[in-house]
Amino acid sequence: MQLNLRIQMNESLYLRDPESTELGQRIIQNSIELINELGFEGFTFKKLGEYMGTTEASIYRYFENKHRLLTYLVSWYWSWLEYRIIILTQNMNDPREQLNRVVELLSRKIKDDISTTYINEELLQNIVIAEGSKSYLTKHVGQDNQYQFFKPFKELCARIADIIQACNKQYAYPKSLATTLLEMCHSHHYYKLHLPSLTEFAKDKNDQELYSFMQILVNGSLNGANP
Amino acid sequence: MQLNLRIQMNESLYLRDPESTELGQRIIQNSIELINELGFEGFTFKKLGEYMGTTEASIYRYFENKHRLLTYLVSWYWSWLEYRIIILTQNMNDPREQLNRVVELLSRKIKDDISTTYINEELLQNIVIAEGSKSYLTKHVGQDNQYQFFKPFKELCARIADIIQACNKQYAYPKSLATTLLEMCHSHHYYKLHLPSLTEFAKDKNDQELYSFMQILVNGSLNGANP
DNA sequence: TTAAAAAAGATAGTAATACTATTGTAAATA
DNA sequence: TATTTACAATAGTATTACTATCTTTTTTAA
Repeated sequence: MQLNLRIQMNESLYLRDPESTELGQRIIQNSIELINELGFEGFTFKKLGEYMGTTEASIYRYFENKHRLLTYLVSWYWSWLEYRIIILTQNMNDPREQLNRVVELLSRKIKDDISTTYINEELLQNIVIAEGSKSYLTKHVGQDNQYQFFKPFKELCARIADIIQACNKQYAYPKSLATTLLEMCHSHHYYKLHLPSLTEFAKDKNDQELYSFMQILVNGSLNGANP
Repeated sequence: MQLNLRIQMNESLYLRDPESTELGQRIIQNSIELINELGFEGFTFKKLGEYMGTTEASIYRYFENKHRLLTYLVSWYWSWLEYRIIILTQNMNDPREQLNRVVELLSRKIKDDISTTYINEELLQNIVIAEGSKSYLTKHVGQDNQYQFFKPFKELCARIADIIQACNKQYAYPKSLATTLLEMCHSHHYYKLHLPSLTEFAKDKNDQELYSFMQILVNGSLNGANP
């Protein structure tokens, strides 16, 4: 069975919908590979054209520039994560259990690659870890925010914040805690790989320790607020 | 009285020591202003030359490229923060009180500008908040790490981790918690300004709420681990 | 089935970026 | 006084980040 999840993307992110054509889909697939190889700074549309056997000009018909493409990829990832959280928590009633499963999902690195044909979620997660923050750390963040480019991330945060709030009605900072959880899971994956002395997780193969750290962080906040 | 704090910098960060000449000091001062204005992507040595009335070539005699300059600035900031933490905690014996003061220092935005003539710490903090992660989110992070460019950040983390560990000998993740504290304080300052729906701190003028959030996060972790 | 439209390929061109190199000159130092 | 050092001035190059145009191929609609 070939499930094909289709995520509704913000139309301002692209000039031509990459999902609508074969070339568009190949741009997505190959850009994920090439950004992983070269890093976002080293990545150019010219190189991508050569890499996938098309021209720079053809890629520019789909995306205004490489930053928009990055924002597209990152934004797709957050939507996909929210979708995974929805199916993960749908048959659970206890918000504590929901939160626990969400923390686990976020702590462990993505390994599988199911729902989509041309997107490798594992590689895409690496991009979000190493390059994701560059999508909003710009001088045009206000403009991009007006275009609603960060809506998927905000919705994901809001969903997690709702679960947090359901666990403890008194807790005052559910959104901040959700953001912290999301961001720090990714950060620690990066440190683990590249700056291992910043964390305790250097040899943490299946991310059990990171999971435990995050659990304590989240539950400690929820309990500590209202002991 | 004009105190002049001199921070020992890693010599591989520059080609010629910017602290040793007037032009060098002006490069530091003006680059802090211009990166704030243009953002790191929009910033170039050519523009900096025009901005401060010198030539591109002269700036290249001090720094190999703009990324090295950014790393220099960020690295200076972490050293300066560690220095502030040292003087802040030197006459305190209770690690809980030390940690509390560190959390407060990190939660509140820098307002003053004392110890140095040509470095505006408030502006520099803005750069660290908005551009700091770009100093290590690159493909050459391994190389840069070998050059010890991230040593000031690691030392600061280690110092905070030591205080955390002193608060709770049983707690298993002092380094990860220190990293989290440092990173999230900066992140939340950015969200507050640019993506306010991601936090509860939009109208948090003197960062009292952020401070409270961080206190609960840290103390919750320390208590939750060993209730 | 054919006409037209849309998509993609091919090629060229431009301004800006990220440098390197060379030469001349003023100031500091030996 | 000679010489190093520091900086300014200028020029030049490869690459980046695009835009434009024209042709060919593919899709779709009458």
